Amino acid sequence: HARAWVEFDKTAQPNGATWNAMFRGYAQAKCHLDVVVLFARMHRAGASLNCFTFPMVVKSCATANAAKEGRQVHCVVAKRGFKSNTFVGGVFVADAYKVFAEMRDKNVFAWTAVVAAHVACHDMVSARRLFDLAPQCDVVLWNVIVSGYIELGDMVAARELFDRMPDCDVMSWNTVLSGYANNGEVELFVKVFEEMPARNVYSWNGLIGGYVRNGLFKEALECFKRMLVLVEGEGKEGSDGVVVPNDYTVVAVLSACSRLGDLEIGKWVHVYADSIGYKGNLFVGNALIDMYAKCGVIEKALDVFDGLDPCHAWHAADALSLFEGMKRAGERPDGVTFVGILSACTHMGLVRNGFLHFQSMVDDYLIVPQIEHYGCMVDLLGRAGLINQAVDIVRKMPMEPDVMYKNVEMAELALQRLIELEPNNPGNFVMLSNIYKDLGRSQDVARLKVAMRDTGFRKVPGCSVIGCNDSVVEFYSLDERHPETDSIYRALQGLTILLRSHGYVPNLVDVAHAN
DNA sequence: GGACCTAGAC
Repeated sequence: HARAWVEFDKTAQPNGATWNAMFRGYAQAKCHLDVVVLFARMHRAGASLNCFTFPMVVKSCATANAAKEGRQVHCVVAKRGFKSNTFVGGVFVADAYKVFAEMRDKNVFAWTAVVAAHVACHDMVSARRLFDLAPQCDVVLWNVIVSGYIELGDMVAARELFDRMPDCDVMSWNTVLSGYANNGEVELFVKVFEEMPARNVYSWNGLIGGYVRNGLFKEALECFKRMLVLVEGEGKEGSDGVVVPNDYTVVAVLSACSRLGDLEIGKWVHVYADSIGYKGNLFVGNALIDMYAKCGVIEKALDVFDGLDPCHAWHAADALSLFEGMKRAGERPDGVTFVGILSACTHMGLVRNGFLHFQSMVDDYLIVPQIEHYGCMVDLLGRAGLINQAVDIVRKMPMEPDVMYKNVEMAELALQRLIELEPNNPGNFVMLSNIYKDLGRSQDVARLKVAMRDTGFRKVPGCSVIGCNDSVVEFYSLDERHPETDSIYRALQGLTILLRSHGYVPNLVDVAHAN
């Protein structure tokens, strides 16, 4: 072990595999407490954790009876998004099951928790076995097992159990409703909605979202109107069971608008969303940006974008005023301080300020800029659209060119993390694949292609939508599917020539700003 | 007095 530590310490930047090898060594030697200690060190060092790390560490926590540490590891797992990973989750289920098995009085809560744990790692066989064994069973436990089958797409088993429920609540109905919606059973989810004895906002959102998911955008809008009529009628009738749309509803409706290219209703929904308090809501904002952008109204899309998430800028402003206070107090900033200051400038787009601070760092504080300072400056210029200046900085950097490969490694690491967090988002695969392609790593490109195919999801390419003669036309980049492609491109070319002749130059810097 | 269960945009 001493040898291992010596070798380990020589490794300047141990990667995930190196750490995992250390864990394996200690675990095989039954030094479980060392694993726990090493994990703490690894975590403090900010090392790259991966899904292979946690099963070993958790097992060691369990074997070493380190409950407190086990809980901390659990927190890290949850924070890093490894909770739903089959292997990591499996360890926790085994753990939870151990706790569960040792409990003297198992009540319905414990039974539900342990069934839910098996459902969470898609082990429906064990979940069902436990469910059948449970001495008491309330509506919540029923809902858990039903939603388990739904997540696996087994609507037959789900429906069979649902029909056997002694009493079911709104959540049970909603679960089945969205189950049919997600599995493409249009007639059935509509039928469930009509049959339900009571409805809440989840039910309505399930119906509207179900229509959108299955491409029935007009129906989604009709349903939204129906919902609004009920809300309006509430004042006069005072009827109960009336539900008010929420942000989820708005997002689904906007999504329908953008797919239909229906700018008019989209604008109306924008005003409505603002009026019920969703101005600045991130989900609603993104749906609005998407809708305006797909309908070709870039200015409005940018307006919405500018109204979103000002908190970065606020924190950045705080950072800069703190820095002034620090200087007034006679405290001496170091290289790390300036990393914070420069990235604050980046967040606020303060190019000039960033340069002044960079100069001041060198001239007033005699700090030699490190790679991270140059990185900040490149980021600052890049985000401001000043690509040439950014490249210039890179050229003049006194570092070895091989340092630049680190950025590719960073991007690779970040994307691998994103894929772990959002395995179903094909965009992450595409981005990583493009990086590999640029580097000529064709084997990795092929490997990703297979991995992406295995997820069953496909990247949806960006497109524009135009409502035309009561129908909708979608356009993709270089799209040639339309029967009148030739005349469309001729018209486009004519327009381009006309624009250029009037001195129009495409303003790509503004687009860069929007990112 | 409390615990176990319903969804999303890019």
